[in-house]
Amino acid sequence: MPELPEVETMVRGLRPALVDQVIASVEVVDPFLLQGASVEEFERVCGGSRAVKVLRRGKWVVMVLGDCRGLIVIQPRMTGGFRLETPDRPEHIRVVFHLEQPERAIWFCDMRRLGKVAWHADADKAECAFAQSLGPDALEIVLDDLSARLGRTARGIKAALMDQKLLAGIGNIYADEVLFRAKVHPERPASDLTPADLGRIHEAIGGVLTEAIAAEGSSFDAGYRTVLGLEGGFLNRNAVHRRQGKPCPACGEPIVKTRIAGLITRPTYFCPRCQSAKATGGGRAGPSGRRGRDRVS
DNA sequence: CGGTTACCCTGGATGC
DNA sequence: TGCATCCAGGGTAACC
Repeated sequence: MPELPEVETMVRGLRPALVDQVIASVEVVDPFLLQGASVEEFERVCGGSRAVKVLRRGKWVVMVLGDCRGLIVIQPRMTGGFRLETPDRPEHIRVVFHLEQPERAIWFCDMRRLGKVAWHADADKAECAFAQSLGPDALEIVLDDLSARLGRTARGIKAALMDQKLLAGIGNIYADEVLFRAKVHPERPASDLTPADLGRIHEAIGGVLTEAIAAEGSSFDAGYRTVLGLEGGFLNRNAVHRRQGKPCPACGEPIVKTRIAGLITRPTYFCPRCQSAKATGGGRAGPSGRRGRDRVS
C-alpha cells in the first residue's frame, strides 16, 4: 500500500514519539513478519535500546538504534502501517514497541502480513545493502540522472518508474498520477521519451509527491492511515487513479482502467486523450522546440 | 542479462 | 443467505 508519500508521512509521525526515546521492550506478536533475527534475539537486542533516528529509504522505514545496536528495517508493503497507542486497539497488530518515558506504545499493524520487520546488527552494512537494492530517491533525483536511467531501458515508462532499483519510492498510485500530469502514455518505451517528455515527468514526480506528502498520503477502504489513525487526503484530488469511467479533469474524456505489459497484476488508469500513445506535442520537441502542449489533435 | 510471471497473505466486494 | 471468485497500494524468486 504505502508509497513514498505514505511512508514519509509515517516517518514524520513516528519521529516526535520515538526519537531519543528508550524502547523499553519490543513484543513480536506475529513472528511471521520477522526476518534476520529470531524472536528472542530481536526482543532482547531492541529492548532497552534508544531510537536515535527514524529514516525513510524508498518505501522502507528505518529505525536507527543507539549504542551500536544496529537498525530495525520495516517494509509496510501493501497493508502495513504504524499507530501510536490509543485506547481503542486496532486490529492486526504484529509488533509492539513499548516506550519507557511517556507510558506509550507504537504498534505496527499489517492486515495482509506481507510486510517485513528485520533487524540488522551492522548499520553500515545495511546502508550499503540499501544503496544496492534501491535507486536514487524519487524526491531527490535530478533530471539528468533520471533521463540517463530511463534512457537505458526499453520497458514501458510506468513499469520503469515503479522499478525501485531505477528510482525509489514510486508505486502504482503515483506512477499513474505522475504520467497523467506529464501527459505521457504509460506504455511508452522509456528509451523513446523526448527531452521534453522527460522534463515534464521529472517535474511531475516532484510536484505529485510533494502535494501528496502535504496531504499526508492516499487513503481508501480500510487501508493506509497516519500514525494517528487519520486518512490521507490526496485521493480527493487525484486525477486518474481509481477513477475509471469518470471524466478526465483536463479534457473530460472518460478515464480508462487497463492492464499493461510488465504490470499485469496491477491496474493502470490513464486518460486516452491527454496521454496519447504517440510522442506528445505533435512532433519531436527538441531543446529548441518550445511548443507548448496543444489541447486538441 | 533484461524482462515477465507466479506467488506470498487476508479481508472486503462482487457475482451467481 | 451462502459460497466462489476476484481484487488490492509491494516485492522477490524463478523463469524464459
